Amino acid sequence: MSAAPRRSLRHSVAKALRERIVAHKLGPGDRLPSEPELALSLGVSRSTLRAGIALLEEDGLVRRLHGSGTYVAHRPGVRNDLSRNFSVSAMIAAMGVQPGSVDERSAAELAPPHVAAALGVRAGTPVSALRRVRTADGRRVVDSTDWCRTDVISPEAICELEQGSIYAALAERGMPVHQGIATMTPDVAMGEVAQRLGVPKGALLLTLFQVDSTADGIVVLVSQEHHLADAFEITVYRRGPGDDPEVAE
Amino acid sequence: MSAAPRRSLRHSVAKALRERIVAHKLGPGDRLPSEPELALSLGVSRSTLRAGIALLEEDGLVRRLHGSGTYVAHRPGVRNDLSRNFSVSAMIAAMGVQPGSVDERSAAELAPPHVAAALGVRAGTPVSALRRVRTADGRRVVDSTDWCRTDVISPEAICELEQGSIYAALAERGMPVHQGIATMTPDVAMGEVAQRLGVPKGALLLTLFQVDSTADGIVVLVSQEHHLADAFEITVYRRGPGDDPEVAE
DNA sequence: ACCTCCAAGTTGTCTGACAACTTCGCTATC
DNA sequence: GATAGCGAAGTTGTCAGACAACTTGGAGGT
Repeated sequence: MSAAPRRSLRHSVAKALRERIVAHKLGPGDRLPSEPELALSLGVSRSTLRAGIALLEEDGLVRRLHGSGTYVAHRPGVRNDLSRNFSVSAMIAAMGVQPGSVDERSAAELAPPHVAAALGVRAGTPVSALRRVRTADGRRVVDSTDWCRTDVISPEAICELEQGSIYAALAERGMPVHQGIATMTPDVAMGEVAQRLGVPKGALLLTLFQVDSTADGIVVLVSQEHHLADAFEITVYRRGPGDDPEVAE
Repeated sequence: MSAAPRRSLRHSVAKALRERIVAHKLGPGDRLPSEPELALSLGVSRSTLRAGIALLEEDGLVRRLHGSGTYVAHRPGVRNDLSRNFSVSAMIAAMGVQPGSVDERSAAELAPPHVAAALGVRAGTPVSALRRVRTADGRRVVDSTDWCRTDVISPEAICELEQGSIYAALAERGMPVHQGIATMTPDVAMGEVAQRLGVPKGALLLTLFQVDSTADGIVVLVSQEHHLADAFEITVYRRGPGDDPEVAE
């Protein structure tokens, strides 16, 4: 518990518990020490500890049984959870291969209608755009384009982070991405996309259109990613039903 | 708060708060009453109320600011969140159209290899299968197949719920689905699938392969769904990065 | 007009206690 | 000897009150 409680104590507690579960090699079904014990051991009150455990429970990592104990949940090994992994690099890295990017092109361009609508600017407004082909161990797997308002990241700035993370750049500017909505549609490679990915026209793609916003609801990033169908699996961890009586139905 | 607290008090609190936010027409950015007020109003202690609010916060519905208040979060209208909506019917209903199903076929059939592996049985073992075409306002949009171990739901039983929900049937048998892993791949309609959906061969599909399990990690249901590409959007609500310091990176 | 400081209000955490529930061993009974 | 019932110990769930940490807005001085 030496780490600075950047966010809040209960988040530090949750993090510490995660590490402890790994360190103690606690597997699915194993019981955690009792709450008073854990609280004493972590140096926090029982209420704070419970708040921390609540985070893990909501995450699906542990299960609490009234009168019995808190147990590590049986969770399937999700390598690539779309609702957690945000960046393409992270998804590629999660598969154990080397992420990279080639054919970067950055510029100030006029926003297409659907991008302008998402960003909250008028169609045709200049925006900063970064297009690049992401690679996994050198193989071209994703053609991605990111759009951003020029007053958030200037076209010049977006040039310099061609290899870097846009999310990191946004966080540095005090506008960290808090949430995003991804829409998935099946697609086939046409013209330029096929050429950039180095696949024949008509190759199957999974296209992700994503709108990212800050905690204040300000849309700061819009991106479109064309994923090669056989490049890697995209999975989603779904909770419930039955978990929440109100949506069980 | 007259509803029976089936699960636990804090879940009832969370539910009551959700309804209250809707009833009072609280929009993004609006501040909720203070915790002591809410606790008094709901007839629970402040600690329980806080546990309930924690659920909503984890859900992304509200934001708590230390020293300031609790505010309704700026959340984009997610009509179809894949990580929340489980059943196809719920997804269709969420779009405001009438869900239905036709061409039901149920039988005991030999499990295909990948299904057998997921269910934890030997390849070729008989399993209960239910195949049906889901409709939205009468239009065929999804061709789904569900597989289940015969000792969980017998082939005879699966016949009788052709129009019903398999999730409800599992819950009735004391094996509620707690979580699932969905894998998405782009696809094209071939042979039988195209015929059942009433589309030409080669039509674009989004195929979901899903493995559902109980809280104990027992796999109870495997399903494959072929979604018509233009039928409805499949979206995922993604949280973070930056939300959780440990995975921010 | 601007800055400083303070007081009120809000969320975060702590402490202690009791209620509700599960588990397991003991005991009485058949 | 086997079994059903009981009860004590342990665990999580909830309650109550208090104080700490923080934000906000206004009063007061410059």
